[in-house]
Amino acid sequence: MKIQQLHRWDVTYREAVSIQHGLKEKLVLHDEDFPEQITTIAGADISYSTQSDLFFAAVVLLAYPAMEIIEETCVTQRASFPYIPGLLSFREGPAVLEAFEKLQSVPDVVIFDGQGIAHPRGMGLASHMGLFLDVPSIGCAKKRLVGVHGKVGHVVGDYADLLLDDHVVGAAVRTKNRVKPVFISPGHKIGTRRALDVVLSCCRGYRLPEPVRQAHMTVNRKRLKGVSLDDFMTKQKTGFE
DNA sequence: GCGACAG
DNA sequence: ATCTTGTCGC
Repeated sequence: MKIQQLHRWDVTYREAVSIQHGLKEKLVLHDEDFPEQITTIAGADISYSTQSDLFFAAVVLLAYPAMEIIEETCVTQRASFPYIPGLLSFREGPAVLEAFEKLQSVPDVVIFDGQGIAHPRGMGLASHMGLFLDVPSIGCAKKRLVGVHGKVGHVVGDYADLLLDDHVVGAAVRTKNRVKPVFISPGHKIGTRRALDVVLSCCRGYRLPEPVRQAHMTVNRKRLKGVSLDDFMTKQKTGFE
């Protein structure tokens, strides 16, 4: 699929923060643009190499609600931005977008392994990517970045609103009985309630919803397979020859 | 100064 | 995120 808009990725901490403030104004946080019926859903994830600064990014497209894999893409890149809480998209964004460019079809909605608007500046990875891809997106993080929430019941489906400055920016959701909840927040072109329903309808007995779980398995599969070095070297050569 | 801090 | 051994529970 094609990327709608872009900005430079070789930025300083200061510039990155400024960019996030500007992008926040463009987010659509309601369901009006969300399709009545969705047929496909995608998940994206990253896997880092230990002995090098290379890492993998994969996108897996699944049929909805069957959760059967339709297509998957994977790319490898060299990390060019450090990991800084709140600026994750500047580290993983470039690779994630490259993986989406290789995807043939356009998913109805995408789930990312990170925050959506439950972010210091309302621009988490899921929101940033959803905006650039111009597609509905949802943030599904395994840990909290910002906000507060009450107790979460321990049955699948139970949840507690995630509050940031008296505003609901997402929810802590139980996706598997007795297992630590995940943090769901709207990315782009979707509201909290709908985001929550979509994620829960994608869970199949594991803590992570299928799209993200499959993407996670794909990147790890590729990394352990050691294809990293070969792929990267090939890409370097073709750039000169 | 101290604690918090997506992946 | 990644590394890493055993261990508790269904």
